[in-house]
Amino acid sequence: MNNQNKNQQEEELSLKLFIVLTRALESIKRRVEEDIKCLGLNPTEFAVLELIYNKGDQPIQKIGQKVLIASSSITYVVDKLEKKNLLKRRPCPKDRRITYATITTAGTELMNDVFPKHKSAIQEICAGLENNEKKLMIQQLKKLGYYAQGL
Amino acid sequence: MNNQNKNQQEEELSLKLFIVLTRALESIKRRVEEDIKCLGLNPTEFAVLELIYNKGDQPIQKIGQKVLIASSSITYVVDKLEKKNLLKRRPCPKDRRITYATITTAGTELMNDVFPKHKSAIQEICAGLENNEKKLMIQQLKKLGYYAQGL
DNA sequence: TATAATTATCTCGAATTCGAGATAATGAAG
DNA sequence: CTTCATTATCTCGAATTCGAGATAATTATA
Repeated sequence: MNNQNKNQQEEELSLKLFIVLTRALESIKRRVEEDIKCLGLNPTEFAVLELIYNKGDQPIQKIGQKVLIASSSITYVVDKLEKKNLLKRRPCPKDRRITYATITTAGTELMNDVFPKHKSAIQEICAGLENNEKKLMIQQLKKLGYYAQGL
Repeated sequence: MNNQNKNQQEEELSLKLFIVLTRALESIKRRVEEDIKCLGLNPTEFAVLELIYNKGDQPIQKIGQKVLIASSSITYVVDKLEKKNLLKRRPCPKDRRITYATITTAGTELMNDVFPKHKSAIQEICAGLENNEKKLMIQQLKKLGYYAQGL
């Protein structure tokens, strides 16, 4: 096989990887979404609430960094969660530019009930692989992701 | 280690897999999007055009199945590509419910120019892994994805 | 101190996607 | 042939996300 053909095959392989990656995550996401939907939350709202539940109060700006959405979107999501009484805004006394998002009692109670179930749902959704296969995939995905990120 | 702790660890592993998978694909998608943006196309438009370019004319309904978007979204995307003169609608003579999306000369010329570059861009983006690592990951992702899909 | 640059949040309009339902054509069953 | 179910496309309104830019507070610099 000459170099050109070899290169073409490699390109096909990468393209296939990209497609399979996209499809696999789509399937998983769909299941996770189903798991969350009954709470009246979408994945973004859940992610924000989970962040505050697990990591404590967060400046609104930090939320966007960790959940990877734009600042204008964060405002929107926090608004929604605030309307649902699951979190509230609390101004920072030391820096008046900053607003913290703080989980409410209702939010904590909801997550106490729901988060364990959520984890076990993801466990079931990902049961197509053995534990050691998952560990390897995590490692490889990190390699792949960090490389792409660093470009 | 007792059974409960073991189970907790497994759940953490699945959760981590889900997060790493999401992040890796985000990084890759961002790069791919950059590659396409200069054409004035978003990823969905590109996917639809690519489908018709590589697989020939498609009933509009089939496009939605393959690119995984809702029928109402397909109408919107095809409208946009038609306005850009990259494809056009052609009624099916045998079944008057069906409309084919057909690539135009301009669309073909664009893809002739761009598609090879696109593949090589993805090759570069995915260069964090060796070929045999990619092959393994494809295989494992399929296992994971099919399982989740079948739930 | 005054000025400039940076940071955090928000507003607004646009783009994209979806779901529900409308319309029209086809196929199946009696 | 009529009626009913199915299929393909489209319309419409709502939800979500983004980017550009506004506002206000803070920090750095001359």
